[in-house]
Amino acid sequence: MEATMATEGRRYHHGNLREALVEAGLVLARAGGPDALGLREVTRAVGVTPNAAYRHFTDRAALVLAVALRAQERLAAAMVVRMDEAGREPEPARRAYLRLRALGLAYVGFAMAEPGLFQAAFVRQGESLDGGEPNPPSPSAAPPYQLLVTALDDLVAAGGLPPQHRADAEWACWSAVHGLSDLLLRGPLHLSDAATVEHLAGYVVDRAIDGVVAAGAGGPAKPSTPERATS
Amino acid sequence: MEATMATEGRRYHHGNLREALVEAGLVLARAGGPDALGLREVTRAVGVTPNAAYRHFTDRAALVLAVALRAQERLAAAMVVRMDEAGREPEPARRAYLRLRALGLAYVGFAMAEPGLFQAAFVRQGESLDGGEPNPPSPSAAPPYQLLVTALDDLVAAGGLPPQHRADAEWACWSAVHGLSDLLLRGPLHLSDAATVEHLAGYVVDRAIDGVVAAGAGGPAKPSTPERATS
DNA sequence: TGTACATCAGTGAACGCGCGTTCACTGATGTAC
DNA sequence: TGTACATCAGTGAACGCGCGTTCACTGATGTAC
Repeated sequence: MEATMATEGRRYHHGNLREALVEAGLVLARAGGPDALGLREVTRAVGVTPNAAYRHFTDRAALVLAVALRAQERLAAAMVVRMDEAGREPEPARRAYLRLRALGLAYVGFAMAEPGLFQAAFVRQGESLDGGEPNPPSPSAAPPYQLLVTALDDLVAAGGLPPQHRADAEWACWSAVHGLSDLLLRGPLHLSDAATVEHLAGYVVDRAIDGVVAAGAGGPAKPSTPERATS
Repeated sequence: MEATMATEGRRYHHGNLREALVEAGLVLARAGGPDALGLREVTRAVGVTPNAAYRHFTDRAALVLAVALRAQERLAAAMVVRMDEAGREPEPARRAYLRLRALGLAYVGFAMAEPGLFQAAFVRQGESLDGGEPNPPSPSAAPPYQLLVTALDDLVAAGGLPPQHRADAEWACWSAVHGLSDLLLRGPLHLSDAATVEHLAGYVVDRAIDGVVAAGAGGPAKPSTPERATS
């Protein structure tokens, strides 16, 4: 092949249509969230026939999933940038703490700065209440999750989190920042101004970290018998 | 009027079509989430012409909103039941603590037991990325929110939460349980078995309460300059 | 008590739309000999 | 180096569908006199 996907583009053979569709999907998702990822709309954006997409994706859901994975990578990239900015501290425990904190703030910050991508990244791994095919990627292989796990492990290694408090800490942390993001985007906080968002993000992240670090320390003694979690 | 909406039903005049539409909407949302709330589908369920709905709702969005509010009431009712179950403890601080804990567990429990209603309750107050009309009800008048605020106030009054830690505590708590619910329903935890769900719900709720009660106590000292929350 | 009439709450048919997907096809690519 | 041919990656037209909404209407209600 000679310069198939080269400078001018737009031949009969596109060169790398799959990549172009995912890229166009990101642009559309950025503006309109996952619902904007119509198969016709994405192919239209690339300037190609709707069914050309079927050479590269089995159906619309596969396209949406590919865009979701790419959006997750963008989220992870934003998290890495913020963590590195925050990691100048020499003292290891404090450094690990600041990196974890930056990770949380980056999560919420990404949700606010890129609501469409954030929501597209979160289209459920295997649809929802309707059909329910298996589910494509391994449950927790997502890059953002890996960063969180590593940040918590680092905090333990640096002495900032007791090892016996490490188990499941990622779910407490992820729940807090994810929940706040959703409350800010689709929930009762969706009218908040920038200052409030900033304040709440810092507050919620700090409380989440406090919660796992000081596990069991605060408040009255726990009940001896566990409560039920489902009705 | 004589027995307009009485036993036999199905006359020309329905009697209370608005109520019937909302009720049918709840049934549909329960099975299929907010996307199942098509205007045609809801009217079909009631056995009425699609545009009959326009006598009671300005458009589909208004119907969906009405169903959302009703779903919120159901969530609140489930929370009240659980709180009262948990409130047998005589000692006030511990009692208030157990009630708050039960509230959180009830939130997650409702999300798991009624995923369709839970998601319908959460259709954003004013749509999302597209148009964006004002937003109908006051931001935080939702019954579940009021219960949470009251539970935290009670915990302060009972001496279980220092007053200086009260501010914004509802957002830390709500973020935690809401985030966990979303991770369980649409996120990486959506394959979890019942035992895991139960364990995580208890763990996350406890860490959230610990976080607000022991605010600032755990981990390295906070940075003196606040971090930015948006990119 | 009985009738006229305004008001209300539904019907029935149609509008325009965009969607995901399938079919039979053709233009371009690149490899074998 | 040149040609035949299998394979690949697109086209173009059409499918059936269900949606939200609008129009002009009619059947039922209940009130005024």
